[in-house]
Amino acid sequence: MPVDLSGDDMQRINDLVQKKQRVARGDYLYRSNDPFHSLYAIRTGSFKTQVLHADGREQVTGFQMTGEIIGLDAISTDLHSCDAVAMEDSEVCALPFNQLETMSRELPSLQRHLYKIMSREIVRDQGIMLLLGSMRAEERLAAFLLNLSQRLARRGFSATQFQLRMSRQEIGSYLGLKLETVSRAFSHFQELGLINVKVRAIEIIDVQKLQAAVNCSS
Amino acid sequence: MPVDLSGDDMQRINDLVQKKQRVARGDYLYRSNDPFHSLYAIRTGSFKTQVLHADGREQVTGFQMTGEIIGLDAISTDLHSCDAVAMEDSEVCALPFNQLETMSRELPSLQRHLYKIMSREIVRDQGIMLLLGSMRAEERLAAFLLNLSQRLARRGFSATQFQLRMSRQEIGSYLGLKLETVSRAFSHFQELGLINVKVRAIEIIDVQKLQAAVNCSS
DNA sequence: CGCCGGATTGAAGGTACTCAATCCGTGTGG
DNA sequence: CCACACGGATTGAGTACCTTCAATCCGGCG
Repeated sequence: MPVDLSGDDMQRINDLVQKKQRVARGDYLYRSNDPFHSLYAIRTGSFKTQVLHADGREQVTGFQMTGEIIGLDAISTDLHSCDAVAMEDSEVCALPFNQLETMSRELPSLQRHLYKIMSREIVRDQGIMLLLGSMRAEERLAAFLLNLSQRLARRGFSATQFQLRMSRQEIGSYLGLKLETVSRAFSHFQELGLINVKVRAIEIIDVQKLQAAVNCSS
Repeated sequence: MPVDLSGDDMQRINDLVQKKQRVARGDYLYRSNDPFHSLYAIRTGSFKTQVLHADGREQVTGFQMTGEIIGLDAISTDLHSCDAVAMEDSEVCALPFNQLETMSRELPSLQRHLYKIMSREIVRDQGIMLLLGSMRAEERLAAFLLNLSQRLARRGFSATQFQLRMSRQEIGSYLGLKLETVSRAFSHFQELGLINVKVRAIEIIDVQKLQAAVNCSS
């Protein structure tokens, strides 16, 4: 997952920040092939990133929330390789990358932080590959819900009650499933008493069993 | 894909290299949870990287060949997050990461190179997510073969004739398919006259149609 | 109130999986 | 040198899971 900033580094990055930037729900922060200038720290709100295939198919590659950094994919070619779309009205800080590069030579902790953030993104992606490559539908959804829960908890929100910012369609795209399959999996988990679902309002009732469902969706 | 080294940076990294290290076919270069010291540049041979799930399922996350760098995932936690296994007798150079970090403060080009390598790995992973999340079996295999072909060509090998280093099982794991499905897809491509397959010896006959198969496996 | 988009639910169909038999190439032992 | 055993690959038949197509529901908004 694009990674939380904290402590000293965050302070220093704050100094670097030029302007806070608003992005309305549905707007693109950047698009695939846009020229690369900055990474973005999400201050409030949330985004999805997606890649588009030649024939129009799209794949959501991640959901990002407050405190996470997006845009790392663009460093390699100086072009963004995916779209970033705000899932709600959001605020970001642009972090001009060439300034980050310069600063990171003088601030070893910043340099290390950047390496770690990028590495964590790689590890996150490995996890998604595992999910997409070897889990069944309900296992994927369970893993998704638990991941969301953990990230919200780390931010001080409830780990058991939250509002989904994304549609069934978007969840499906992220999990490699069709929206109907996602919907059915939600309904099934509710039948089993693992969660309460009221459209986008989720309550996790039995974390244990949900974790068990990741390993073997029975 | 872990990215090719070239030019100046490779020179400088060469100076840093302590020792060439041999890894026999089937041996682990590192395992998940091993402590992290070094990145590895593959000098000869090829590797697969895989993550293991609690319940024993495994997912191949990549096939790496000469000139590519592996181990980037370990930076985030100082523990390797996957296994790296030699697919043939291979040689690697260990690149102690703390030395890389230090050097990269003095050599902006090295620093930039490291950022780019990591970013390219992130982009590569996005591509695999797209593949796993939204392609059918034969589309995945076609994409796999074309990717392999390109990478071999860039290294000066034939783009149309090559030996697979990995089993059907491993290809299947990488592509999120069962080995039988991989085998059937190979056979079907041969029937269609797109490729010649003799077990692990591959000849690509019609690149165009193979590319078309990525978009719409007919 | 009635429309609209997103979500749910049902039924039918298809793709990939599972299980199983066979093939084939390589390496080993008689 | 040939026979056989072994592992990986191929092929077939039946099945399961997810998708597709379609109808319905539900909440928000004009």
